Formats: sequence, C-alpha cells, structure tokens
Amino acid sequence: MSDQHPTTASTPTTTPSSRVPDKVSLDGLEDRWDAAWAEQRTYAFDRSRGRDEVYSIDTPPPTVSGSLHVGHVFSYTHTDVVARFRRMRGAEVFYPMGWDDNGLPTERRVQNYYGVRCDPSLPYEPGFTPPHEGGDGKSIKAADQLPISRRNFVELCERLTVEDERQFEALWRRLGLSVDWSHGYQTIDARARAVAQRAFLRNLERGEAYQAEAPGLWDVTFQTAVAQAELEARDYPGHFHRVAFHGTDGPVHIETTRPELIPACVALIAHPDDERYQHLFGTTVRSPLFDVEVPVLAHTAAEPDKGAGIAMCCTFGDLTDVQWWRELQLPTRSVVQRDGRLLRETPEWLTTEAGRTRYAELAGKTTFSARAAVVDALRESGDLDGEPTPTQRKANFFEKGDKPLEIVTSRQWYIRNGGRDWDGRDLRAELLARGQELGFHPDFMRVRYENWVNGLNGDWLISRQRFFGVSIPLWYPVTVDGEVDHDHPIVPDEAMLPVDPSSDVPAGYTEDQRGVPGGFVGEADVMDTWATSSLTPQIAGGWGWDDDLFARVFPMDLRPQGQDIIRTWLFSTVVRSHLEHDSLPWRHAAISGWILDPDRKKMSKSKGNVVTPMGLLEEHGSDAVRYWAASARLGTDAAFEVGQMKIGRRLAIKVLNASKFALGFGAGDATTPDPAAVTVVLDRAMLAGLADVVDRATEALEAYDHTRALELTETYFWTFCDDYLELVKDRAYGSADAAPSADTVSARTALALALDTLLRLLAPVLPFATEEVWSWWKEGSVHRAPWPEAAPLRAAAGDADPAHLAAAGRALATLRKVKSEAKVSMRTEITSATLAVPTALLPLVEATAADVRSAGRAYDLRLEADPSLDEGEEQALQVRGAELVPAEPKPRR
RNA sequence: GGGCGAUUGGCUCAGUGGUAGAGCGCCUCGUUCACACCGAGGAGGUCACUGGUUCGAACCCAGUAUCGCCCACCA
Repeated sequence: MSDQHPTTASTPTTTPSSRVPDKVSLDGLEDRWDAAWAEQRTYAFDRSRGRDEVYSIDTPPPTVSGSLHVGHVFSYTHTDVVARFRRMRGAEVFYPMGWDDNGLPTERRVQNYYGVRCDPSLPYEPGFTPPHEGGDGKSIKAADQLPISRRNFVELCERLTVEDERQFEALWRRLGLSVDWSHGYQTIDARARAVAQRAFLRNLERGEAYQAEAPGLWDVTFQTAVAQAELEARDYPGHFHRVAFHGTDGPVHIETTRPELIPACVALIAHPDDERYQHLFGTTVRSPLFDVEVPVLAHTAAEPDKGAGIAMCCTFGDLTDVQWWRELQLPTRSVVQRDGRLLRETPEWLTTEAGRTRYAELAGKTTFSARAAVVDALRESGDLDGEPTPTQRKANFFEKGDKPLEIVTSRQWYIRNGGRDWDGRDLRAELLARGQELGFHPDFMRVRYENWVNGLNGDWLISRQRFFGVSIPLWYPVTVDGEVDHDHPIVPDEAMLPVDPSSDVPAGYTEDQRGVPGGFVGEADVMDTWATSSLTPQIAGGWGWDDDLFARVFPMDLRPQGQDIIRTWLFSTVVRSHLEHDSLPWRHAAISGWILDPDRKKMSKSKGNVVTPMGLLEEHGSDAVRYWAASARLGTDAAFEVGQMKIGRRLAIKVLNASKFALGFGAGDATTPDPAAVTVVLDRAMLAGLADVVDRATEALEAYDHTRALELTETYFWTFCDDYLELVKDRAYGSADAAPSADTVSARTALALALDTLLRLLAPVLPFATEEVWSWWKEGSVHRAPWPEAAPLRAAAGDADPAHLAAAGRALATLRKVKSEAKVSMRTEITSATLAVPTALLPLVEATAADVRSAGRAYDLRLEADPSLDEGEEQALQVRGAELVPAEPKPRR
C-alpha cells in the first residue's frame, strides 16, 4: 500500500506510519490490551501522592453470589468513564474493586451448592468435606442438609465466593474497567470484618450503638429480624372479616384481615372524636371464641373511616398496634412465634375453659391455617357477621422473603440513625445537612435521600440471627445463677479484631467457662450486611490497618451507585462516616438509572429477558457496549438497545479506519507536530472548532455529564471524517514527485493534532480502539496521556473561524447532492458549474475553494454570490449549469 | 394519599425563551485505491393536553392525562 502515499515510501521502516496495519479490526483488542495494561500496570495507584492529588472512588462491591447483569455493565461503565477522565486530567485515581460476599445470598447458595446447613452449636471439624460439590442450584430440603459448625460453614462460603469472584473480575477486565486490581477486598475478609467490628465498638463506646428488647419486624422464613430499609411493601390478597366482640349492651363489630390474632387482642381502639363509640370508651368487651376481657380505648391513630372505625389491637399485628401498645401501656399477649406458628402452649391469659379449648386447636398451627380454623369457629359460633370479603392490601415483606413479616419481641442491636430521639441531639437534622453537602448527580436524587431520612421511624436495626456475616464482637457474662447478663457486654480489645465470639474467648476467661454459671457466652448474632457495606470507604481505604493510605484517599471523591439503594447503602454510609469521622464519606454521588426492556419494564430475570454481559461483550465488542452505556445520562433510565451498541461499534471501527487513513498520509511521522506549520485557513478552522469541542467536553465531564461530552466529541469526529478528511485528502497526499508543499505539511500537521486530540477525547468511552490507534504512532498509553487542552489548538488555529469548515462542508454537500440526484458516482467529475452562494457565505467558501473543488472533483467550479439566497431560511447553496462527465454505461446484473 | 422523574418524527434520545435536531429505521442512489461492520442524498414531527406569562414558549407558571419509580397506607 505504500505506493499510495509516496512521501512515506521513502522514509525508514521504523516511522510510525509503518506501524499502521494494512487491515484494521476490533477483534481481539480486549484481550490484547487488557493483558498489556496489566503488564504495564497502567492503572496502578501511586500511593505516594497526597490527598489533594488523588481522586478516589468508592466503587460498589457487586454481590458475587448473584450474577452480573446488563445493569451492572451499564453503571460500572459510567464510573469507569469518570475514572479515566480524572486520570487523564492529572489526578492519581484510587479505583479499587470489592466483592460483596457477605450475607444471606451467599448463605443460601452455599446450602444448595454443598448440601449443608449451619448449626452454631456444633464443633469445628478440620478437613471437613461437604456431602455435595457443585449442587445443581436447586433447593435442597433443610432435612437433607448436613448440619455443620459455623466455622466450617464460613469456610465453604469463602471457598465458593473465590470462584465467583474470579469470573466477575474476568468480566470487568473484558469490559475495560481501569481498576487497580491490587486493591481488592471482600466484605467478608478479615480486614473488612475487623473494620466493621471496630466501627461497631466505637459506636458502642460513644453510645451510638445500643441494644433493646422490643417488638420488631421478623421474617419467619429466615427467622431473623429485619430493618426498615429491607422492607418491601407488596400487594397481598386477604379478606375482611366482620367480627363481633361481646359488650354488655350487645355486640361490637370490628373488621380484621387477621382473625387468627383474636387470642392476642389486648384492646379495641377508636378515635376519641368518633361519636359512634363514645359510650363504649372506658368499658370492656369480651373477645369472641376466647372470651378474654379487653378495654375499649380512644387513640387518635384510629381512623374512623377505616373498616368499622374501631380496631382490634393485638400484640402484634402491625406497627400501629406497636404504637398503641407502647403509648397506652397495654399488656403483651403474643401468640405468633419466631417460626411463624402459634404458641404451642395455651397462654395463661386465656382463662375460660371454652377459650382454652378453642386455643388448643390452634396451637402450633401456622398463621395461615390458624386463620382458616378461626374463621370456621367464628362462623360456627355466630360471631362472624356475613362472609369474609376479599381485599388487596399492602403487606410488609423482607425483600428476600416470600411471607409477610410478623412482629415479634426480641433483643436486638441498633445504631442511631436519626430515626429516634437521642438525648437532645438532633441527628436527623445533622444527616439532612450532610445530604445538602453531598453533590448528587443528578441533583434531584437528593430528594430521595431527604424523603428517606424524614420518613425514618426508628433507629437502624443491625443484628441478624444468621450465620455467614460479621459477628457482633461481644460476649456477655453469665451470672452465678446461670442468667446471661446482657447489660454488661464484654468488649474485645481492638487489636484482637476480627473476633468470632462463638469460638474466640474474651480476655480473662477460658474456653471451659463458655455457657456455664459464672462464665460467659458469645453473642450469637451477626451484623446486617449493610453494617459492613456502609463502611466500604473505610475498608477500601485501609482504615485501622493502613492509616497512611486512608489519609490519602478519605473522604473519597465519588460514590457511584444505583438510585434504588440511596435509602440503604448511600444513607447508611453517610451515617457511619458522620458518626465516626464527622464528615461525609465522599463529596459526590453519581446515580445511575435502570436498564429497561424495550417495553419499558425494568429488566428482570423472571421475565426471561436477561442477556449475559459476557455474551454481550463478545457479540458487540466492549467499546460498543461501553458506548451504549455512556450514551445514557446519570439518573436516567435507559432502554436496553442493541442498536445503540451497533452505533458504538461503528464509531470504534471508524476511529480505526479514519486514523489509519490520516496516518497513511504521514500525518503521524513528525514526533512533535509544529503548530506553526498549520497555515491553510481550512486546517486552522478545523482546529478552532476542535478547540471549542475540547472546552465544552471538558466542562461537561467536570460536571459529571459524560453523555454531553461524548455527544460533542462524536459529532465533531464525524464532521472531521465526512467533511474535513474528504476536503483535505488530495492536499494531504501531496505530490508523488516533489517534496511536500507548505499546504501539504499544513494538512498533515493539522491531521496529527486533530487525531491526537480526538483519540484522547474518546479514550474514556472507547478505551480499546483508541489505545490501539495510539500504539500505532505514540509511545505509552493513551490512558495515561494528559487530557487535551484547547489552548495549543487555538494557538495553531490563530484567528480562523470554525465557520470556514462548516461553509466548505456545505459547499461539498451541495456538489454531492448534484451527483446524487444525477445518480452518478461521487467520483464523477463536474466539468463545469457555478456554485451560487448566499452573500455572507461567499468569503468563507472562497477561502476554502481549492479544497472544495478538489474534494468535489469540480476543478473549474465558479463561485458567485446570489443575494436571492440570502432570504431563504436555509441559506441554501445551489449548483447551476452543472455538466458532469457522462457516466459509464453500467453493466446490468 | 405524599414525592421524584418522564411524555419531542416509526424507534432510541438531544435540545431549558428567539424560525424543530441527531442516530437508527425507511426511500433513492452510489461505491470496493481508509471504511459493505461503507458512502452520498432524501422523505418524515401542530414537541401529551388545557389555560396563563411574554413581542415571542418544546423550554417558564398553573392545572389535567398517561407511564415509571420512591415513600406512606396491614382495622
């Protein structure tokens, strides 16, 4: 091919242009460059840099027991674009990746994969081999699962997650995330456990963590307490039952969806202003079937227009019951146990023979079968007024559970989060102020934070009755009477962390004192997964074990995440940082939107429409998929659209081909292009326009608006290819015989400057294609090259107006249109024609006429101003009297 | 019930006060000496609706409708 660009044919074979391949392709770029970046440590974090030189990112650690989906690829690409931009802008980017392998999903997966379950009462068995390896993913019945110790169970969790994490890393590398893989962490690893325990102990010391025995939301399937943030309200079918309580003056009807709780009834409650019930306040009624005497009370939380206007208050049917129970000092008569079944013993508050007999029939039943039994009994006794009427109600569910939550009383640990009063300190206001301080992108996402904080109705429940998690690092003394003294927890020294209270022994005790009078017991509960996840800036930054690093990266610059976890992850992280460091955990939060199906529904596995990310990357190429992701603004839901990936692929291929073309002129041969060599007005106009693009794209990226930057750059790149390259190619080729003229050198120099700039502008979105081109003619990685600046381009452009390029482009398009309408090839020569130009445009076209004539193959084109064209809205140019070389007769197929 | 966002050509989306834009798709044509994973040209929209402010509204204000999401709602 070298005979097509003679000026480079005579140059030595080591010139950059000779490094351009004959045939370019995107295939294989991902593997090749991923390996090269790893080998050259292109994205390694230089920890000698100070905090003011660092840009640190608190990357969301994906849940490894799940699978990555298209939404992850989407949002992680947004983060990577920011990381690459900041790195090129000169910041030392701290961009670690963690894995969230803590918590229930992993536990469940291990149970099914290995056929085991955790029984914390069992001793550790060294060298344990699980009964199954690589279960088929289907649920194994609890009865068929082998019980093993907590430590064995945790070991299996760790074994399984290592394999998952390997696959996740492979995907991220393929996607081109510029992560420094030497700074990884797992939310269950020893350092993360130590950080989580240390932070908890400090919360405890400052009075921010406390325990309380209280009614709370409880999942009967997982048998664990659940926090407000983990709730999900779902539609749940039920029935209204109109039930008669027995008053002295006749029946009092209430309506309930949960008749099985009648034995737990402690009062009937109506609004104090409700005329219908005035005469009953202060009296008592007797419950149907169980014949328990309960008072009729007034409380403003009762709503006259709901149901019968008078409610049955049970311990506990819902959160309003809890409120009444607390504020009206009602007795506790719980019948629902932690396993979701009714008490097996007949409660002592059922005193009549008939009532006790009725209850015995319900004892041990699930709430569902107890309800059916109660309804039958009510119907039989005549206390059911009419038949139950179906209703759709909302019930609270644990987000991972499938049965409605019950409310049971238990001892739990809490961290203050502003949801409850705290000794005159207004933590809620402090956290709202932090929300104001944080830069949300887009800004309106702050409202979700504020809504959540304002809607909190309790402190953060962090204890969970599970096994695979970070232990609450406490023991309790056992009195000589054998009672566990929860009020005086035994605290480990921070140097001991992490500890497992079920196998480690507190200072001053020996293992044989475990569980015996005068000895100790370990806290059995683990912390909520968010109690660890809320500390990712501290975990990734090395808080407590690498404080030098921590000082260089904290508070971090950016938290990227989804809008769905503002109330959980973002908020809880702000809480921990505020309490521990009296600061925000990061300055900015970049919130990505959802990926939606073409039919505008959120993509979900159940719909069977999930595309595997790796398959997507393999099919379209990583740059193409990144382009699709980067085309969507932060906070905006985006359609899953293969078409957009194809456009991205086309752009990446165009980058390769246009670069190859420009470099083929010898544009890249000069080590340092001399801006002073750019003398032709068209070349200078192109650079002037590019300088504007650099300014505007930079401004957009600084404002976390990557789509705007991409759009600006992409649009200019296509103008560069379609118009500028076409206009200058004859001039850039130069003459085969002579040394390059000044005009030729001008074109080549401008091409070099433009290509250099455009590659750097596109590098954050298309890291593979741009790196490939960069390697043809530059040293080092484009991803470590400085972000382009407008000033050098303006210096080369002088006072040239970008309008020159626009005018020349329009003149060329007008000539093309003539050929298109004449249905001839674009290569057809226009032997004679006049181009009529609006008056204002004439000087611009004249100044670029040589390139226009050349590119349009209209070597004798005459130019004239035509004032009549000035009037039109389009300011259209017109070709008049065109004579074309007759087209060759086309052979019919 | 409260809140947030969206509604622009067939599709996906830009455009935040000054005469409607892009890409895809479509139509017509061309082309293989950067690029068939191609190029050129063209058609196509009363900017959801109703009022208002303004010389002028896709854009600002008020209201309505539809869609999505968050929160509250278990009698």
